[in-house]
Formats: sequence, structure tokens, C-alpha cells
Amino acid sequence: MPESGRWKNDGDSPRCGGVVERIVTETRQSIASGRLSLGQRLVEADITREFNVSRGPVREAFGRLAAEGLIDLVPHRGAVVRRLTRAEVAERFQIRGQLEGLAARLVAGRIAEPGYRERFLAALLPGEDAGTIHGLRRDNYRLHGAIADLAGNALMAAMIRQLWLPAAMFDLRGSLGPQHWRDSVAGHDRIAEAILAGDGAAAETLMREHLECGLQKILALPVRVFGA
Amino acid sequence: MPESGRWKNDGDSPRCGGVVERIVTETRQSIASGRLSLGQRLVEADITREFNVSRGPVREAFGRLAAEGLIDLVPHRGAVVRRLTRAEVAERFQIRGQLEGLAARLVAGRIAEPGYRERFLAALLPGEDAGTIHGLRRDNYRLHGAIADLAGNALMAAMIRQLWLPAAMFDLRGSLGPQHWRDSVAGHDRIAEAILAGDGAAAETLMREHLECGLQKILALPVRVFGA
DNA sequence: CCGGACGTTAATGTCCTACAAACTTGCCTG
DNA sequence: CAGGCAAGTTTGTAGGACATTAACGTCCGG
Repeated sequence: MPESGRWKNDGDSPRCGGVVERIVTETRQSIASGRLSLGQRLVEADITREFNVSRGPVREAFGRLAAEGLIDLVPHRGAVVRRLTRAEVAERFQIRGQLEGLAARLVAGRIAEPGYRERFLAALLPGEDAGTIHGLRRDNYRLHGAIADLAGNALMAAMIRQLWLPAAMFDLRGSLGPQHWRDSVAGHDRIAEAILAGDGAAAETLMREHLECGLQKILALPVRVFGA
Repeated sequence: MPESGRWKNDGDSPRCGGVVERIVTETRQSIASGRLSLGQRLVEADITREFNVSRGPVREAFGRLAAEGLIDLVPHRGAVVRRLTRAEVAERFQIRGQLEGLAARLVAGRIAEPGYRERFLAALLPGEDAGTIHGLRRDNYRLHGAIADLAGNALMAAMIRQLWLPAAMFDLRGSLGPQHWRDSVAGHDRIAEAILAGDGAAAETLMREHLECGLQKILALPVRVFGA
């Protein structure tokens, strides 16, 4: 994708374990956590000072963040933190539904193969701090991630993870309360049941409904969250 | 995509109408047309001389091509033209089936809205040089593109176009004969019929079968084409 | 008081040079 | 013949320079 950028089809190509990767990671974190407000301009000179690097790596990092869809690159104006409209969020969830639905169906079809049931069950276990929003959040993404990975289509798994970003922005900013995550867990239980039963069609349908439900929660959020 | 990376979610951000865009476009063309063989290394210094530019834009162009999945960036080794295995081609077609299938279903559901039927029919008309491989090829992508666009999900349309690249590589290299395109046209007719009838489910199924058929054709190609 | 032309400023787009780090290659030695 | 050492190649990053362009503020005329 555009924001692929690309998607990053080869997982990641750190271009060395160094400066660029650090900028990308920290900036991504800053955007998700809200330290960088939506629509805010990112000036190359500021970043160079902040990270103590030269403009080259900064520009490269901007390119990658743009490929991920986290920022927009406007010619001669620089980078601004991307501001998602409700329509764009809905678009992403529509695609997520289609791709993660397929993933769920594929996993259900392979659940009988040796090792798959074990790996899937491992992703179902609650993490350390289950109960807290943070823990529920992590368990949520762990399950979705396991389904994406076990489907056996590496490119699709990468694309799915890219599509998470907008959703992650909203819940990292704390806009989604604990009730959302409890509902989410209930949906996960039904999906897991279908997958473990090998019922691909049901798993696909349930996954789509699960995501549709999550989308409605996000669309119901106040305008402020979208940075409008 | 990733985008990517990227896929490029905003269509394109030329970072000015200049040097970088030229490198990206021409290199993309060179890869698709076969002038650059699969697995070939792209050395920054060579590109610098070839285009008479400095390393900065070259590195930026490499970043974008990598986000599109056309090249791989190996740390301290540079860029190599991506070599797709049959499995990776199959992965891409699986995703295409899911996304273009959804697109076909959505278009069928909206075909009654004002203007949609006309725009869709326009994409069905054969182009200038219908009959030649070149013409058939263009008509093919025009129809797929129209379905992607009319679905009303801009991000999905961009992702679908990115997923075409591997397929485009094979048929631009002339590996697919006229028989393939004739079969393709037959598939298109059935899909168009379902869409015009407003039958979304049928359109989705037919689109998936159509792509599965194309995938089989590509997988049947000799090893040489994959650059192995 | 308002609107448009103009110049200023800030930031990007590109180029250049330079050097350190890392990978390759080939030779040389045991 | 194996393994290590050294030279060469290429990338990763720094830092500076200049042109281009967009945004902003100012000034003048109506």
C-alpha cells in the first residue's frame, strides 16, 4: 500500500541497524501516542536537531513514514502528520475485514495441520496484566496478529499490520474505554471457536462482524479525536 | 503499501515534479520491460551517472521502489531487482482475489446509482488497437482499474494497483500469449454481466475465478521467467 | 477600509564532498 | 586446500552550499 507503502513487503529493510530506523520508530511512537498532534508539521531542521542527525536520514525516514501512511509529504511544504477522516478510517476497516476475514478462513482450514492448533491456542492465552486496558489491548493485537501470521501469506500479514495503524492511533490515545475491549474479547471468543472447529466460512463472517463492530465504536468517537 | 508502502496512500507525492519521480518511473519501466534482469544489483553510483543526479534523489527513489516491492534494499549491499518466487506470486494473487472480488461486489451494488453504469460501460469498450496483445493488455487493465475505482474505496484501489505489478512484469516480458488474453476477455464478459445485473455475489465469485485462472497461467510459465 | 502587487523569509529539493562502517574479493600463508 | 588477512568497493551518514518554491507580511492604490 500507498502508505506503502508502501506497505513493507519484505517485513523490514532497516538500511542498517541505525539512525533511520530510530527516527522512524520513535516518530511512529510519537504519532500513535499523541505527542505529535494530527496535522502538525514536521520540519526537517527540527528533527535533525532533536535526533542529532543530518538531513539525509531524516528525509529517508520521512519517506518510509509516508509509505506507511503515517504522514503526508507535500512538495516544498514538507511532512505533516496524517489526519484521517472518518471515511478513510471506514475504508481501512473495510479492507481489514476482507483481508483478516480471509486470514481467519485460511487458519480455520489449516487448524488441523500439525502445530497449528498449539500455536493458535498460545495466542489466545491472556497476557500478564490482563484486565488493564493495556493488557487487553495487547492481547487483542496478539490474537489478530496470530491469525494474520498463521494464514500462511506473508505479504497479507504485513498489509494487515499496516492497516492496524489508524485503529492503534485511536486506542493508544485512550479514546476507547474498557467496555470496548470487553466486547472485543467476546468477539474473539466466537472467532476462535469457529477457527478451532475448522469452520472457515463462520470464522470469516465473524471476523468481519467483529471489525465492523470496532469500526462503529471508533466512528462514534467525538470529532476532537480525528483532529478536525 | 507498503506501501506502503508503501503503498502510496495519497496517490503520489512527487516531492516536486522532478528528479526523484523521473528515476522512479524510468526504473519501474526498466524492471517491468525486462531491461533490468531479476536479481540484478542496482548500484547507486551507476544510477547517479546514468541520470546525472546526485546520490540523494537516487536513495530516495530506491526507498520508494522498495516500498512498492519492486526492489529489495539490503543493508550495505544496496538494491537488487526483486525476484518473485511462484509462492510470492500466488500470495499476491490470493490478495488480489480478495480485494478485487470485494471491489466487483461493491460496484455491482452501486451500478444503479446515477452515472455508474455509464462509467462502467465506458471501461468495457475495446481500445484503439484491440486485437493486438498490447491492446488486449491495456483493455484488461482498464477494466480492472475501473472496477477498483468505482468501488468507492480509494485506498483499496491504490492497493489493488500495487498488486498488479508482479503480473504486469510477466506479461510485459511477453510471456503470456494471445490465448491468455482471449480467455481473459471471456472472463471479463461474465464479470461485467454480473455487475451490470447488480449481482454482487456472482461478480465477486467470478472475479476470484478469473484471477485464479490468470494465476495458473503464470505459474505454468517456464522457470526462466522467474529469474531463477 | 479593503484588495492586490511585491518583496522577504522560511523550508524544501538538489548537489557536492568527505569519511566511517561493512561487505566482497582475492591473495597469501600454513 | 582451508582459513585468515588485506585491499577495494559500496553503502551510511555528516555537513555545507545554493536554487526553487510556498507562505507571510508589507506597502500602495482604489
